[in-house]
Amino acid sequence: MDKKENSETINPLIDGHLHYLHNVSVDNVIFGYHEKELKVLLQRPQGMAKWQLPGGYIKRTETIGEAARRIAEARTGLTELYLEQFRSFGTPRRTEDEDFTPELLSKVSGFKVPADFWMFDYFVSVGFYTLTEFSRVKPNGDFYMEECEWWPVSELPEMVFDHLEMIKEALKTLRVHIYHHPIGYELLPEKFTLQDIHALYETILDRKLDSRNFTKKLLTTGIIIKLGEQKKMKGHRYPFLYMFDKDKYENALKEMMVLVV
Amino acid sequence: MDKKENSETINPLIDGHLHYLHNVSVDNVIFGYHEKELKVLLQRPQGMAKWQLPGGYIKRTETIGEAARRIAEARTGLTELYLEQFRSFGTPRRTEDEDFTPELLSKVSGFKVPADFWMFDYFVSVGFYTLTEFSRVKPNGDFYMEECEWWPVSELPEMVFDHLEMIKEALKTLRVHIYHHPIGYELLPEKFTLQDIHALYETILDRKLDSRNFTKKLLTTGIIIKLGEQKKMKGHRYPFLYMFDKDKYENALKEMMVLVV
DNA sequence: TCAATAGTGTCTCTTAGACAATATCGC
DNA sequence: GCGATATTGTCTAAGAGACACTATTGA
Repeated sequence: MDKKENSETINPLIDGHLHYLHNVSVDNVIFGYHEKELKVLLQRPQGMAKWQLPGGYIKRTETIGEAARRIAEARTGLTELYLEQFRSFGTPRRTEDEDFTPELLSKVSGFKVPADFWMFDYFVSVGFYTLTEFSRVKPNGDFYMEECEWWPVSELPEMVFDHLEMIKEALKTLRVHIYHHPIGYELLPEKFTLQDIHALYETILDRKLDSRNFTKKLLTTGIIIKLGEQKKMKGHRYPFLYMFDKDKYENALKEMMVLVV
Repeated sequence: MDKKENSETINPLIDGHLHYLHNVSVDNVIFGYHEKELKVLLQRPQGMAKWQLPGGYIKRTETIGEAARRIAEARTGLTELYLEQFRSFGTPRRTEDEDFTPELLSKVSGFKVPADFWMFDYFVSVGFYTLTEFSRVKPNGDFYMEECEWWPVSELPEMVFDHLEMIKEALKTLRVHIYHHPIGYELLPEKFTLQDIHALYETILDRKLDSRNFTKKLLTTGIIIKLGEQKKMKGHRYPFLYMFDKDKYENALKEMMVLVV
């Protein structure tokens, strides 16, 4: 446990209102990719039927980005996540939900939670998204979380509040993003095959990409470099390994280059 | 005064804490364009030397978008503004400023403002931007505003808090935006000349665009349509008038078309 | 006819996008 | 040799981008 974990001595139900900002929170859409599957990390609190995004409150001493990171790290165990803010959500009754009531909270926590408890107030939520290899992640719940799991983006469970809309919005942002940023850089191993990166893009964009044109584009822009090595596999020809060219990729960002067609 | 103006019976210094959300606010970057000039609408509160963005608090009964619109309408008098959220800003000490203190607020307002007044708390601000014809706008201040004026984006005055960063960020978003949205639609008169739209794009992007290629692109994509009419002007050939093709333009949005090169 | 601005056409070069045959591996 | 997957080249059409001359108007 590092120093950040001191924060966990705050019990939101007892002294949360003193340490956290009111009326504003963060929610993370944590995308996980692994072998042609795109998933989202969701949690289900004790006593609730619906799932939710890993989100939380902002401490008075931290930035919104730090809050998002703290929460994302707690759920994934990963410290190198690249979080990107995508939008804020603010509608007066957005957090009213039959699955989020004083009665339920009281029952689960053992504390007497009043109806006008600060948590039931109007909260504006700042949305962040990130993308990681989901095989590296062991989803961590906490005391209040009954489950914490990866869900395929194509088969999401029923969600509380406006969290489904948030996921859709984050996915839209990710898909626009992928045209201008070498997403794979954060996601693929240092050395990867053409099939790896090809499958990644096809999965995220949810459409077929011609492998000849895709390869051609990545190579002529110089974003990736072919290495001498090949990956040993069984039963067929060995694929070559590639890596990103960091300089070219920084440049691509600046010039608003379109990376995939 | 329409019904919305009832809200103005809230005096932020007296009962603001009851009607507004705490720890979260909105700020608007209102861009104004007119004859090759791009400006931003700024205000300077009484007793302060620095300028600020027209921003404010969010009522418990409105969405963040409605709050942004209410504030933008109050300053511009325009009701048809298209506001776009671009980013939220949240850093613990972002609103600490020598120009924003209890003493100063007390002096200006005549109320005794305590040091721990809610307004001095950590506020996360949701940033919106919009773009309008600035000749249509008569900047309106209010009781607390000593000045409310248009400033050229290239010569901004000293600004309070992180508002300069917000403007830069909004401008960056606008410039990316202009590649994928027919910005002029919100901004130019229904019928306009090629020079009008050409100058608009050059001004916003702050660079020269070859008029032949620019015209060609707009016409071959079909985004704009040439009308039979010409605009009567003195001393030289009459320019033709054009208008946007709404269908083509909706399509351009969907297909992520690049509108200007 | 002059001053001022409007309006256009051509050429080159790059690249998007469609398309399928050949090469290597283990067995 | 077979099954499986990897790798790669060509063609066409569209468009980006460079470039400068002619047309209209009022005075």
